[in-house]
Amino acid sequence: MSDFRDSSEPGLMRPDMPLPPYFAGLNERQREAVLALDGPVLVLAGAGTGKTRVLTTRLVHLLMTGKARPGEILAVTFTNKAAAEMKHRISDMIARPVEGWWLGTFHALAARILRAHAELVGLTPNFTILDTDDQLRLIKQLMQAENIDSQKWPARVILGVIERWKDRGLPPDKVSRAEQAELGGGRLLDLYRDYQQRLATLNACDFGDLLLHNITIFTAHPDILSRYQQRFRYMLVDEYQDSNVAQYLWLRLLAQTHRNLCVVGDDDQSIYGWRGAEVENILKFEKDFPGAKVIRLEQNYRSTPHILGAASGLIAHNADRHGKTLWTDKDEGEKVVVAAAWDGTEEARQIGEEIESLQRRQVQLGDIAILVRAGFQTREFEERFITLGIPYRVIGGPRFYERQEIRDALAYLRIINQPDDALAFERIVNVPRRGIGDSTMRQLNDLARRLEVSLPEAARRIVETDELKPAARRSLGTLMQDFARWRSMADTLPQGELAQQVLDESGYTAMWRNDKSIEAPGRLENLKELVHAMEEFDSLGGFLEHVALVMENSGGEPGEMVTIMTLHGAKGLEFDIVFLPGWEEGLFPHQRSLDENGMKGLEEERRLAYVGITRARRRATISYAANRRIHNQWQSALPSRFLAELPKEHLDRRDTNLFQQSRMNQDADWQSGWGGGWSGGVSDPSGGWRGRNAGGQAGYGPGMRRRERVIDIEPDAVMLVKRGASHQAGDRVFHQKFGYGRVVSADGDKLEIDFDKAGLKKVMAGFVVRADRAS
DNA sequence: CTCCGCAATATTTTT
DNA sequence: TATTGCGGAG
Repeated sequence: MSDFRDSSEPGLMRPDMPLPPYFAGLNERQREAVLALDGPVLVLAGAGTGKTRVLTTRLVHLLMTGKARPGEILAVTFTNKAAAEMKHRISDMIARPVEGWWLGTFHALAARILRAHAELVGLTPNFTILDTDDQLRLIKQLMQAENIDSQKWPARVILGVIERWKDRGLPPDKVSRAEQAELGGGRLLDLYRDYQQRLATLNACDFGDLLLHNITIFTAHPDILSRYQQRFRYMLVDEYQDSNVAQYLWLRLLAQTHRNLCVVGDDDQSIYGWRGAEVENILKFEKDFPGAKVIRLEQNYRSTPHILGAASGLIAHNADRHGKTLWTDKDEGEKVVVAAAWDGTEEARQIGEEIESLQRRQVQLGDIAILVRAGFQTREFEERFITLGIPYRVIGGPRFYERQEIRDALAYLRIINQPDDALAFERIVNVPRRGIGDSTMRQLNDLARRLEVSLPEAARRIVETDELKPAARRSLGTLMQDFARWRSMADTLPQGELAQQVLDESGYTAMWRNDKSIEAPGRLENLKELVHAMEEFDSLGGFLEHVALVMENSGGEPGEMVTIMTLHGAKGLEFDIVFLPGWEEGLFPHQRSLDENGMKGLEEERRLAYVGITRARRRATISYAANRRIHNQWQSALPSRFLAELPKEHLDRRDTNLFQQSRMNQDADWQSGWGGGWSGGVSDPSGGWRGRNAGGQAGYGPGMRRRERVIDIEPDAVMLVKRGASHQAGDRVFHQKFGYGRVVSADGDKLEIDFDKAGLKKVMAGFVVRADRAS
């Protein structure tokens, strides 16, 4: 069997031979997915079905059977993390480093190809890859030049539209006039054209261009395309549901010759439509690649039947899907808990208490996650956890290389690497303050345009003249000399030392050292880390490419803390215990998603909910709050429609007291206000909770457009719920943690209960049910 | 050129 | 509530 390690001898695998050892532990479907090497293959891999294992085994199998050498396999992922993980697993399996592979993200692979043929699209091989800051700055400049109101059309929005075009593989001349609509006063297309023009003169491109330029080159130069087509005998794509049209076109071009394209993904987990991903890619794969073999991985190794049942029932409400039936041989487990709270603060309190109780039951904090829809939700949990002393970590926020100080430092390095990098120059020419402001820059820009040279080149020339005021001239002159000097050291000095010297001599380090804000020390720390990271690279160019495309968040070890993050961030992860707070209309599904994308938006939100539930191995707790403060405005909230879509046999509803109260308060007046949406009737506990918002405005319906949804709570609305607190002194109640007890006093939702076993406790009404209904 | 104060605005995020 | 961007004053 050890012979399978030898990839240099093709034909080792024969049909009659037993499967090599790396097949051990794979189920029937997984084996099938590994064995189907030739021709187009679509692997529909549901959540937790061992996708990565299949992927890596498949790659190893290709090698071991001698069907392809490492350099002949193209393996594409979406994130660097996924690429690293795959490399790691493969090298473990083949017991040697993963070298010479074409394994990486779409962008990294496309960049590699583009560097080899840059001149064909008017770039040089050392072109710069812009970050978002650069892009925005550029757009703003162009808008100013075109006199487009940047108040009415924020540069972010403009850039967004351009990026979506690029995601669809559309260069400016392929965008129809009609598509730009009124955007940017109807001049957006011109702006796009200008933008591309500017990028070319800057010898730069953005992320979208990496793919777009590839496609341009492939289309215009069949000989080059053919070379890559020949080379990549086998292609593999992970998370195919996240691919956009440009990526699809790129793949299709490359796969044309051998047609050995295997895509792996889950249409139910497509949650990035808003940044250009097309679920359609995975939905129409069989049409695009006739004869494609479709393999479904449906055995789930992660979650309990109740969790899977709840998730499956929910996602069944989506129309366009391949459809899968996830199953598991695990024991039933706990039902998915649904809880309610009066407001977001109480929700955080409840979850905090629950976590403390789990902690007492020896659950590791690292096995617990709170998955939120939007970033602002993390705050309430953080505050609560700080007071409770629960260790936590928030995943997300700005990444290392997106931090201001890192971008500044990189800008210095970029100019050294590429003397004409105008965007980098602009970024730091006056950072730290050098007395080079708007008027000086205007002069520089004028000169650059007149002489048709780059901005830095204009700077180099203007300091030789008397055009600038003496102060500015001296200051700029020194800077330009410094650049030249640093550049001359670049070849001899190790990267790290060079960076350190640049930062010190430019006054950048000093700038932060003199800054007395609380972030300053952290920023200096980050700069140190950057310098340190550079030491591993042998060329400045190599390092900059790494930063632009591959650099990972230097996230610390998980450790023993609760993880708080967005649902998007949680894709691909799993936890024993998952809390899913904020399941309220408007927040989840997010109103904006509904407003902007209607039914499609709703379905994507539903997939997001599906992703959330399926992250849980043992327990999932969904909760909602009746009121939430968003941007300092109180909004009354209705429970998310998704709650009503969860099959009740998989639920443990502990929000019934709220339901009850709404029933107590129902009357014809506010029932009439808002119909459709709920499947169940008001009196059906599984149908969800009906309520009304205080203004008496309509709720929602599938086709609802934006209406009044920010409604100030009025006193009677408060009363509506308070009055409804269904527990009063004397009630017999049951509590999941404390067991049976009798209510001593009730103050709204806060109950004091004398438990038979646990004694006197203060608990939230949302956590207890009437004892007579408990069993 | 820099600084200060007012005003608008606020999902999701990878490369 | 917190941040950020822009315009005016010094």
